[in-house]
Amino acid sequence: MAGRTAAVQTRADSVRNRRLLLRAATEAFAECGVDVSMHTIAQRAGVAKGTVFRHFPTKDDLLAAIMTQLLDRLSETADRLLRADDAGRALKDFMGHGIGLLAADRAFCDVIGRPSLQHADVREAIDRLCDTVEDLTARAREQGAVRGDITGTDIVLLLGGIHQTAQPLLDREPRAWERFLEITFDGLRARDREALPHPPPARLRMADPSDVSAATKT
Amino acid sequence: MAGRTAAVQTRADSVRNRRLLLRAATEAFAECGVDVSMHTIAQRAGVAKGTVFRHFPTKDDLLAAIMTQLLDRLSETADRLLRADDAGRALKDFMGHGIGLLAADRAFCDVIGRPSLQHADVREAIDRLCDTVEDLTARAREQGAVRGDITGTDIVLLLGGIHQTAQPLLDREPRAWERFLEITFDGLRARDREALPHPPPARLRMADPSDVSAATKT
DNA sequence: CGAGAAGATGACCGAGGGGTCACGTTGTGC
DNA sequence: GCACAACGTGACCCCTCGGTCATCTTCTCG
Repeated sequence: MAGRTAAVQTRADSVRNRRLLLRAATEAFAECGVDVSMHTIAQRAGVAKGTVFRHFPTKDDLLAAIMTQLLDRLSETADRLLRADDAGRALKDFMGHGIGLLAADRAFCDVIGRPSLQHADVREAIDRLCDTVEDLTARAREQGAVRGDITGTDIVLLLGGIHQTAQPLLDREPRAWERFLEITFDGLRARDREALPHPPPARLRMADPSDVSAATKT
Repeated sequence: MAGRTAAVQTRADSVRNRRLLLRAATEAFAECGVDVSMHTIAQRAGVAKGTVFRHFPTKDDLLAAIMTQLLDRLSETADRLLRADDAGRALKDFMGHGIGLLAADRAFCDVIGRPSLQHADVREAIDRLCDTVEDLTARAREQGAVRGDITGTDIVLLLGGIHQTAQPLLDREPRAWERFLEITFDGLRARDREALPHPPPARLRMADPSDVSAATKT
């Protein structure tokens, strides 16, 4: 990427346009969801449609670039919260943060809602997120903040669920999700109750098995 | 509608086609969600596209006809459960039933997910549902099965949320929602905890105020 | 400043969507 | 069985979308 002797160095206007494009797409996806058109994104970035496709071969690639970034930032938050003393509090804070992101980004909702047919990059980002959240949950479990049979996958899934619960109220009560997080987190607390009906899946393995090269990073 | 002396009585093949159409549309919407095309629905019913539009002027009308029916059947279930002795059990059963319907019908998920821009008939059906669920919840509250600040609107909203939570697992674990219903219902139980962060809206008043003639039925 | 390559552009394409309508078909009452 | 109105039909219209590409513009390096 750096200045190799001579020859191919990415042009200045190209990187500028790429930045404009990413910003515009981030906003457009957040406001309108995944169904926003490439034309609209191009307009908002102030470039022509062809330019969008020069930087991102398909719409899916563009969406994946933005969603991956969003998911990774959420992973970082989870990572930071691993160092908190009160693991229960940390877990709840993480959930609040995640739900807040969902409430602010329609495309994010769309993406986590539909598990199948997803860009490999996004699946990997979700995997990374699950890894960290698993640790976060394990700590809360060990501290007795949540019941023993709650896993990180439960938590990640609940993010989308709690947001969905509050979504119809989002216009008039932007913070209504706090109510449902409170309710749900209360249900997660450790108590001497019988085991939950269904065990959670070991991992949130999304989509097809044709993707053999999944564990390159981790 | 009945045989008026002479003149206009609906033709036999017309009512037959209408029935075929409704059945096909119900299945198609359930399998594919609201984005299934009118062409596909026509094919599945074994009629031409024009016939669909003869019976239902717009796609929205067709969708509303089916969703209304589904919502009203759910209302009936709630109504029946009003007569159960254990109101807490009844409320939980109702939730299980509702979530099961969501799990089996993608269009249903799509419709309850997006509150705005919805057919007036659907909004009214949701209103009717909310009414009954409010009663169901009130009984559970009075019997001490759920905390005092839980409303019927909470319950209706949670239906979509719990289903959404389990949706990514739906392919491999069709009954995974039972796990999350258990967790959530546990959070609803009466306990001496502080009040919930956000009060629920008095009603699930969906969409615009331009719809003045909302309370014609009820 | 000039040459050349990398980038930007927008007209264009094919697919697929909802909705329409002139015409052919069929059920119904007399 | 006749006539007519209601119904069924599918080609057609217009629109939007993701994606392409020949052409023009602009940055960069010498």
